[in-house]
Amino acid sequence: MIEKTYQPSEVEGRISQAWEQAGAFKAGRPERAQADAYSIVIPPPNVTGSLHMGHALNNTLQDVLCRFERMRGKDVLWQPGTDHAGIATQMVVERQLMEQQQPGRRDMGREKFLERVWAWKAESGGTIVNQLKRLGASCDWSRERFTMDEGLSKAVLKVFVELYREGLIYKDKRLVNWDPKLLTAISDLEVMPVETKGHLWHLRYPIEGKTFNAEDPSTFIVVATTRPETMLGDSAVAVHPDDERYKALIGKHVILPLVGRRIPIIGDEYSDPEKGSGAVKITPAHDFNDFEVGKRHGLPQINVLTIEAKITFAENVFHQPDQVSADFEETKKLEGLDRFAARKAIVARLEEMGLVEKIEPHTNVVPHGDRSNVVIEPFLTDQWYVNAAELVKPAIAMVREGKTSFVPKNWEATYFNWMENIQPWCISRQLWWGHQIPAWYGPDGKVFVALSEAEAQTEADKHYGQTTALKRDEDVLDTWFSSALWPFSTLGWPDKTKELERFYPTSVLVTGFDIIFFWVARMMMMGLHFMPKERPGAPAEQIVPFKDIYIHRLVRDASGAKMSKSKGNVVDPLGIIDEFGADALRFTLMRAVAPSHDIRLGPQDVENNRNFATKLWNAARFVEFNGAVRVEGFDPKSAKETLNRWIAHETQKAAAEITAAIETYRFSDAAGAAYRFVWNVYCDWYVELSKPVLTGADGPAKDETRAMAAWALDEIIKLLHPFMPFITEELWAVTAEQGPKRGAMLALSDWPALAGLSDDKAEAEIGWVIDLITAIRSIRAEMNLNAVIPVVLAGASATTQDLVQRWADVIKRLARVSEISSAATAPAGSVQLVVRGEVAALPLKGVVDLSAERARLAKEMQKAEADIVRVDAKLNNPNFMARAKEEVVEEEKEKREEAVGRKAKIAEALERLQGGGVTSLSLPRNRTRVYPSSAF
RNA sequence: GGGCGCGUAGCUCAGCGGAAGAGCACCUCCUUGACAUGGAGGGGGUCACAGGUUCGAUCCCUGUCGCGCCCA
Repeated sequence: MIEKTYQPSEVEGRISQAWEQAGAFKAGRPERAQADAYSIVIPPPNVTGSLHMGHALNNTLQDVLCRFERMRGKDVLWQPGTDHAGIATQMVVERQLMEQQQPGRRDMGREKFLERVWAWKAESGGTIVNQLKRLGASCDWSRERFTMDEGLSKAVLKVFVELYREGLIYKDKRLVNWDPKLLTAISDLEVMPVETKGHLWHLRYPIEGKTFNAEDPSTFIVVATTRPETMLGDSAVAVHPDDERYKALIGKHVILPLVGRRIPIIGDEYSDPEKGSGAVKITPAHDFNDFEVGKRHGLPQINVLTIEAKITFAENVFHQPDQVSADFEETKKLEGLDRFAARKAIVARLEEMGLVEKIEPHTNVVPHGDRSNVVIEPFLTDQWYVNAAELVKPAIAMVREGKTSFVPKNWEATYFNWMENIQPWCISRQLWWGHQIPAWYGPDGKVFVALSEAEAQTEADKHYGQTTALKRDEDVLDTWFSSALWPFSTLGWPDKTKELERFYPTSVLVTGFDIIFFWVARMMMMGLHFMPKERPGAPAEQIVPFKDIYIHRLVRDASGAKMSKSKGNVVDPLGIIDEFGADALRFTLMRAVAPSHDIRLGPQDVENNRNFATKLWNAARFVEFNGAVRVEGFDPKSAKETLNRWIAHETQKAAAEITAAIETYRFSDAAGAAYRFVWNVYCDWYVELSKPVLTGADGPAKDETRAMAAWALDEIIKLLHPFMPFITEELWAVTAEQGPKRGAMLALSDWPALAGLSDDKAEAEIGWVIDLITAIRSIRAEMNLNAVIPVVLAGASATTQDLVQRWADVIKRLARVSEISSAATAPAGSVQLVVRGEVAALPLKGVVDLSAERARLAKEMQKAEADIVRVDAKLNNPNFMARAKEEVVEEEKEKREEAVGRKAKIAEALERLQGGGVTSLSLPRNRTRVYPSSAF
């Protein structure tokens, strides 16, 4: 018995449990051992995360694919798991410590702190997983992994060590993006450029050997800078070698103000004569460009900042006593001052000394940390790097060769653009939470990289010739390092598991465009490097980690704004699920997803789709009320009733459309087709047209209609399941109470594979009935006719007369018609309808307002004439006749014929209207074919 | 500066070479025996602008103007 109303909140939890108990989502089901494998790895959400709309979209897409392929009989693995999210998680726990007024991370010590993080993970790390389950995600939850669990850590170790041994991982001292708040290096990708209003300071650097005189430009050179505080670390001034203004100064020196250091004026093309003063200060330790200039000219790198971005002179070793200016004692007082305070102080002093020529307002792009949101400092440190430029080569080639395809394709341009300009990937982080780098140092700094401490020790002992104490590298790896291994590490690599054998490479990756670089690109690199297919007697074949990459875009709020906590416009998917149900949310997202647009999501949209779920529910109730129970072995091909043959025909068409759309990742087309089929075909017409039979006398027709109604509903439930898994699974269960037993849960049942149900005759007949009803309804509404009216078929063929009698019941009820009769010609004073070539007349003499009808006919007449003129223009054009395709010319001729016929009918109707109250109306073109399938 | 994308009905978006589409919103009517979370009908668009290619352009090309995003 189907409940009166569908309550998602009551049903969804129960269905989830049922799936879990049945192990419905388990990969490697024995009965599917021979089936094709289908696999997707989930983009692992951060353990700290909670479900947001982006997750909801991303995971619904994957779930649709997995449920679809599972129903198609494949052995599906949707591999779930979470990411340890180094910085994010460490921040969460540190904040918690602070809130609870407990000792901070450093006071606690590394080991205890990590214990604390694990405890936090045990307690709170499952949140996001439970939320994904509420969404309906059909992951194989028994295989859930975590980027820091034992197996994945083993994979990380192996990859690090092997890449190191191949020379693809190395340690280097160079500038990194340093986060002075989190006190760690970060990768280029974690740096967000923020346009900031600032200033451009023009500073005068006195030229050596001249007495500085603010009035005499020959005694100084002006450099322009946005970061005056870094001048303490300047080691040169650069001018363009061809710049006539400065050419003569190249090779001379300036005395760095406040410090007294003697630094050279060099010629380098980096200096842009158009910008600022044309001369720039060079600070190799604090600017990426200056670093390169410094390397070209062999300049010292003088770091003047601490890790917290405070002024230090500790490394300022270039103060020979004879170079120290009298000012330096004063300058030294800046030690320990924050960079921005130091900037003010330095500018103030320079101004006092007359060394500031001018200050211009200037907008520039300042790098900020995406986590800490503080200004990132280019900072000279030792870090570990991956030689990405090398690893990227096959990753580019595979996409070029089409081994992996982006959907939509245009993302390939973005991918290539980045991959071809890739920089070394800085993978070390000065954090505690993460995979500690497997590198140990001897007393002399010699590094030993190994899979274990013992192995490193052995190597070291051999190297030193005696047992030597080693110290492990304190740093951990970038979180994305382990994520890059996700497609194979989750399947058990480096062990040779049967899962790897069966489910790798994966079928498709579904992800947002924002992590193409962070994640997709790196999985390509690592996957190609570590997962080649061995071929005995031949070079190993390169295997891509996924065949397709489906890229989706953002979910925005109803007004198109990006959802963000600070704006307060975040729509919580769980709140939506509570209110409308997971199915409504999922269906809304699937109907709206478009490759080239972000999704705008408003509550109204979700409500509409909740209404769709209700509609489906009520259709099922109707079927049940009418005793339409599934019949064992029912074959829709055997149906005799035209109506039943018609719905079978339509069901096959809808199934084909939905299947083709999902196969090609056109999710909104698939959802839209399902929506229209259920609502506009099954509910609006099949249910309505079947009522006379279902409520009529018992007999074979009624039996067949019951069986067909139940069969078609069953197909609908299957077709909708990938999109709306809960309500469909519930209906599957409820409808199983009667009729033959179900073999399996819906999630494991067969996807409709319909054939041989196409029936043009049935389509023509039912289509005609539908068009007739629609046409009559249209007239009624337009003429404001509430009364029940009669219909007369004018000059109809015997077949049509026969047909209309067969459908008389339905026509009477749905079009509110009193009786249907036939006559040779339309009775006087009737409105004429042309329905698929047949004329139906409504005798309405004295009932309708004829002036309104006259106006309408005049308008129709204009339209018909315009159509004829337009077609004639084509047909009279010799070029068109000569060059257009034959079938196009044919079509135009048919159009002309149709329009001419229509015009004649309208003229006739108008004439009769003038003559004495006889109204004749030709149905406007766009209404003559209200139903064929294209309308649905 | 380089790249990608978008300007189609009031709103959100399909269509991408042969007569302008959907959903929502809006207006009118309907307590018809699954559903008012419903049913029926209707109005509404020089497809951003300007050139070009074509027998024919919302659709292809070029440019202009707006609006996003990514990279430097």
